[in-house]
Amino acid sequence: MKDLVSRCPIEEVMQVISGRWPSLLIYYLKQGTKRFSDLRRDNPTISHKMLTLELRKLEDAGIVERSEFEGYPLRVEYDLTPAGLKLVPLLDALGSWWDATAAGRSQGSTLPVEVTK
Amino acid sequence: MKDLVSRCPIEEVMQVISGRWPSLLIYYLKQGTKRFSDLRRDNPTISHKMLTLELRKLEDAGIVERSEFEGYPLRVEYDLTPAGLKLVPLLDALGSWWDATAAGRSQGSTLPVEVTK
DNA sequence: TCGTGGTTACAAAAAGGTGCGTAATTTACT
DNA sequence: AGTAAATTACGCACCTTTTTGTAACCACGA
Repeated sequence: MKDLVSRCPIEEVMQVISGRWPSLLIYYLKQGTKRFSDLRRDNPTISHKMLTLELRKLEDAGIVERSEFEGYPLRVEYDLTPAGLKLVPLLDALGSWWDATAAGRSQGSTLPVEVTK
Repeated sequence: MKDLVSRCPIEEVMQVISGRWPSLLIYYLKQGTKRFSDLRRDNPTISHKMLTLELRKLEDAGIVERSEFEGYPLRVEYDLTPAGLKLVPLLDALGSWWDATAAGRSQGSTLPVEVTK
């Protein structure tokens, strides 16, 4: 994995929230504190490996906070940080944008736009 | 290549704007009309193949419009659609969010914040 | 021959899945 | 009482799948 640190903040956010899982995990975490096994139940198709990797990434990005409690069975809780909470409406805005532009996209095939000079 | 069409709009947008290139391409396209070769110059590290694939994806998503002009050396122009233009401020907001939360992130492991004697 | 905007086939790289091991304690069974 | 199994949140090794890069090819006309 290349830690290509770009000068562009948008590129950097994208490195974190890109992919299938981040938005889903944020979605479930905004419902409140979740444990590892909760998140696996919320999203049955993620593997435990992926879940740990993604959570670690979100943690490093300051979106998610991980709290480990002593004792056995080991208990770990995940929450959105204040920064993570502020991210939520931005993702929602993307979702709304997608819905709002659905009309232009709904009918699959390309319309014959022949722009001739 | 599973076209796992989800019920969640955020998941769907993410399938389109995720990855290294979409945000960059949108960034350059918001500067105005670009040709294929312009975009390759703007972003020298994208491969020929990736550029065509990503442009196609953005086109299918209704973010980018492709205009083909007949003639000599074939000329093709790319522009943001109105929907694509509306997406720009949302991406910018993500960038601002990233910058605003920069403080909470560890900036560089080289910083010896707490030295234990 | 070069440059344009593509496509295709093959190879390399990255991402992701599977299953095993780990901890200390409780419960379940013999 | 002794043993076994389950529990939680992972790490690690191995293997498969997906993505991306590389290079070659195509068409056309200057």
